[in-house]
Amino acid sequence: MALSRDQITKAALRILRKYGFADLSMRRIAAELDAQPSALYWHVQNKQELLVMAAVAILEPCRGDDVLQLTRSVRAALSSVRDGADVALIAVAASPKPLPGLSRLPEMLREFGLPEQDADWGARTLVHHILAAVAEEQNAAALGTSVDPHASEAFDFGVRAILRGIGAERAAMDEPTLF
Amino acid sequence: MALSRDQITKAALRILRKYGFADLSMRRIAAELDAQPSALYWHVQNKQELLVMAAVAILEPCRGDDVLQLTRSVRAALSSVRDGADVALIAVAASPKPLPGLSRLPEMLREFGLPEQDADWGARTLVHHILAAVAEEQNAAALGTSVDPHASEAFDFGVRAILRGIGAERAAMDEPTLF
DNA sequence: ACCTGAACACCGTTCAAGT
DNA sequence: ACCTGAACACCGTTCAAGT
Repeated sequence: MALSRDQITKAALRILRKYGFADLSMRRIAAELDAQPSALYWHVQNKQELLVMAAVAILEPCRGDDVLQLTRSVRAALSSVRDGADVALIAVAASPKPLPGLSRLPEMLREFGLPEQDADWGARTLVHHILAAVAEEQNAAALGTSVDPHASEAFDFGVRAILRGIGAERAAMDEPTLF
Repeated sequence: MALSRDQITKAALRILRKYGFADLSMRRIAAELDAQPSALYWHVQNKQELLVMAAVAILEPCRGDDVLQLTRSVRAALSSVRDGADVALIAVAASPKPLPGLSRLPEMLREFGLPEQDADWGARTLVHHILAAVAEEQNAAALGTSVDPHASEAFDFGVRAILRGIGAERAAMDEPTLF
């Protein structure tokens, strides 16, 4: 089968799911597709771009009618792929344009009535929380460390705390749309 | 000069400061110390352990009489070393025991009167914010992306929001010790 | 247009052997 | 006790050459 950006992305996700981030090399992806490593470079500029493509694919299906739902959806999407948070962490750092799912957060906060800067900074704080929380969970799982049985509650606790804290105290209480 | 864990840590920090995380290899550190790469493995189990040692050295001097001061101190310490946040991110994931500086956060929140679980989760949210915020700044700097001129305010905004949000609304207002 | 083959300049880690 | 030398099994990326 002919190579394509889509094929390459899917092969990367297969390797990620089965073997994790440490095994996600250009050479491994090429082998998965029965091609030479150098062949990938016709379709993709470098490994960073490939990681962004993988992150976009992971975050694509994220939905949510309110902030808490959306953050949970992002958490679930990242958790569904081994080392998904590590990939997303690199992608947000490398990508000039915002990633799907995450990009909706500042919009939601603005629609909710927050001043623009509060909405932007608040969204960034939320993204930091999501990525770091999932990264911590996944790394603990990878190391065989005991997984926190209350991880979901701890996650929601953080999201709610940030929402309350960004000047949405009233909001968090009175406005059901936010939760 | 004879090798030691301390010499190795310092050599690692020198490379980090001058050339960044991408150049921080065992072979590079060995070269910096005029030794063979294999020599390092008598003093250190593997690269992960070395990264934890580097993170500990970076975070060692962190101080602060209240939460905001401490978080600022951690931010400054991480910012002072190129890619410091990336190293810390890996170290917190890899290290079984808490890192200096960061470990004081849950204590402070408890002393302040928060229930134990709120203090722990709140501290974790704060740590996530700090590490991800600095990582984002440093990666933007490395990519030549325009550095946010309000990075410090955005950082404080996040810390304050989290503090308010973890049930310390009254605290954040009434209790000067927290800020 | 799309891919192979070969090369360049690297990695982390192990382990026998030296001193 | 502490380190060298050599090896193993890898990396990302480039680029002439093939089809």
